[in-house]
Amino acid sequence: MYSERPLDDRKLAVLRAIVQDYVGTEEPVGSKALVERHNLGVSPATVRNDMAALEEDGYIHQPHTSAGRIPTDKGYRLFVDRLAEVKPMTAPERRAIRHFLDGAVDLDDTVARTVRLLAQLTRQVAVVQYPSLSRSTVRHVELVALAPLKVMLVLITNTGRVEQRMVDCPGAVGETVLADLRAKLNTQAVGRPLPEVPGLLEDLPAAFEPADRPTVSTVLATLFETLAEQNEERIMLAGTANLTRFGHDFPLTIQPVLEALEEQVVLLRLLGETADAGMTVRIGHENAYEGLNSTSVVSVGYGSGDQSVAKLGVIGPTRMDYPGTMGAVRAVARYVGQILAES
Amino acid sequence: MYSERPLDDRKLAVLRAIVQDYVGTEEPVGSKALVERHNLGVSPATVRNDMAALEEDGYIHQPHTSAGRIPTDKGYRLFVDRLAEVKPMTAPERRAIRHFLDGAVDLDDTVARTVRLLAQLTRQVAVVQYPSLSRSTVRHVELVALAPLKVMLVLITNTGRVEQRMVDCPGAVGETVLADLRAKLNTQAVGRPLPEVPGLLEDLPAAFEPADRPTVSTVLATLFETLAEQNEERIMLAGTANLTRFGHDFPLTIQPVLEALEEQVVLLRLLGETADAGMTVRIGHENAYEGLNSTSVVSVGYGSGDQSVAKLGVIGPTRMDYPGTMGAVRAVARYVGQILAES
DNA sequence: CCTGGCACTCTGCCCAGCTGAGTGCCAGGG
DNA sequence: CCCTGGCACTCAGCTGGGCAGAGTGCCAGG
Repeated sequence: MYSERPLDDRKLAVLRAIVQDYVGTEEPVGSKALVERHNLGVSPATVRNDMAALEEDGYIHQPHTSAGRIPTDKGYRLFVDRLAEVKPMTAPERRAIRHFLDGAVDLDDTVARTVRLLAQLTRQVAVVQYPSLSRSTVRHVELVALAPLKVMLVLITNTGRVEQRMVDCPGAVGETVLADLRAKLNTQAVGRPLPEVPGLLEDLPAAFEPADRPTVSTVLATLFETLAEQNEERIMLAGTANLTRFGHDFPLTIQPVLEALEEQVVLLRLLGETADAGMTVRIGHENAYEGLNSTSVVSVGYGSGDQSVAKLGVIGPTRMDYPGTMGAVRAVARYVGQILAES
Repeated sequence: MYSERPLDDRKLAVLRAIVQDYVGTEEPVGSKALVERHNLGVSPATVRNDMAALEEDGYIHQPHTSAGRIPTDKGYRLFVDRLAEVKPMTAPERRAIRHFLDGAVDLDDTVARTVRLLAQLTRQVAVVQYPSLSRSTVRHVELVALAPLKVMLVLITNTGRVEQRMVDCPGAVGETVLADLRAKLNTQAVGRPLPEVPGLLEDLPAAFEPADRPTVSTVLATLFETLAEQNEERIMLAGTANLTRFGHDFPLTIQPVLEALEEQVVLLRLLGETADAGMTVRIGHENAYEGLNSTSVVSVGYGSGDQSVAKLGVIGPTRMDYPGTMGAVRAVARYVGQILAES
């Protein structure tokens, strides 16, 4: 067993060719087919030697003795890191994306369109996380008296997200008190990032008559609760029908994936592992969740302006078109960001 | 070819036994196995004769000459209509349902819990429609000035649904005008069914100063739009992982189903075909949508109080446990209704 | 260091034969 | 008149052998 040696250029070219062919045909690729389809300038025998070396280093693997080679997770990793360029979308594609997303009427619609678009472009399962509350800022807080002891609290963020909660007040609330509270809340909180808000408002009850303080505190408590509810993180999914093109050993592969997709928690954790900047590609066993061990996840943050407020990505078989997928993911993320910034 | 004759009791019993066994084993059922498992009190030969008659009438069918029988859609139909009783949930099950749904914090959560519960109970794909706007009544309308020319309109329904829209006003809006409009809107619309609201409010602009009328009209227009947006009908889905237990000829069956599930429109139409009262069971080809031709849909309306505001149901293979599924669907619908009525 | 040649190893496929489940029909009996 | 036991028949699915083809590893020569 040799130790890891540096791979010369031709070996890398061979690996690249193997990945490309295998992704295209879904069948183990042999030395002869390789030299025919890619003009490597050498004979099959030479390629075979290179393949043997690649196999020894764990980049490719042979299902059975007399079969062609298949890239391993490690092979894909090398491919993604060093052999592939993100394939940019063409101008017409970009226009189409832009146009499609521009038609959205509200946040729900934007997210829905994004996820469907991504699924269509990549022909894989797409996942989009709603802009999270924690990175957003307050656009407006509204209080509405619905009944003598019931107040509705509405929180609107700069990303267009709206959260509402019912508050059961301990005592009657006058309209003037409510108006006062509303005004104070807004002057102090608007424009601030959500996590900072509790700190800014904690002394607020002191500004009210002692009789009104319990009510004010209750409202504030509910507001803080809403702000803190990270678990309110929501996710939208599309393209599950694309799972049917996963492979031949179908039911076995697909079952755990479907189960993973049902679990918002799993998906959130998955996206959570995305690096804050740049695109993240997790290949096969690099995924922490076991059910996704034969899939790859390409994800990226998106946001209004320069900082990312949420993540999106696609889930597909490890045998996927990485350059194309990465291109699509990047492009979509960019345009959603723009849309959010505008609205 | 005989014309349709009335089936005697034993033939019906045979059909029932065939359905039950086939649903359990997923394999064509033969005469011998039948008499062994159900004490029909006759010999296999007799059962064979009955089977031949049932086959001639199209209730069952033989995959190949030397195989057992499988119910046809028509057979399932007869089974559901005349041979099966809805199997009620047991008391502990009902308590569990109740308890699980009681934990919900808002409408989103209620729907999410409902759909997951239904998927778990039936081990099939569950679909729940959000309480539709058209059958709801107005609980509150709120107007919030966000910027000089920007007003946010919030509509809250009795089912807890909240819709919000941005309104770009043609001219500046004073806070007093806004308050006036808010008050008028609420006194006239609260408690009314959504579809009636436009009629009630159409003369409203006349009650304002001419200068403010364009603004009032714009706000009203947006409100009416929101009310009319039937297509804002939303649907939640769970249990897609259960598709893997669909059958052996797997990929073929599952692909069109997954596609159907992706299309909200298809699902909405599906639920739309549910009768207003009572449970609807659509078996195989009874489904208008072609992709669902080998599935059955069990659906029912649910609502707060006595009238139904939305539908829910499950989608599974025609070979499903109808009594159990129907029991679960009915029970869940009932409890969601209760929860909605209370909140 | 590359190449052509060669022997080898498998998988996948086809074909034939067998087994077993299940049927339809018929003649006899209650 | 209906049920029953018996019997011959059919056919899907499994098994095993044999064959073809793809692909490999290795080696000797350029």
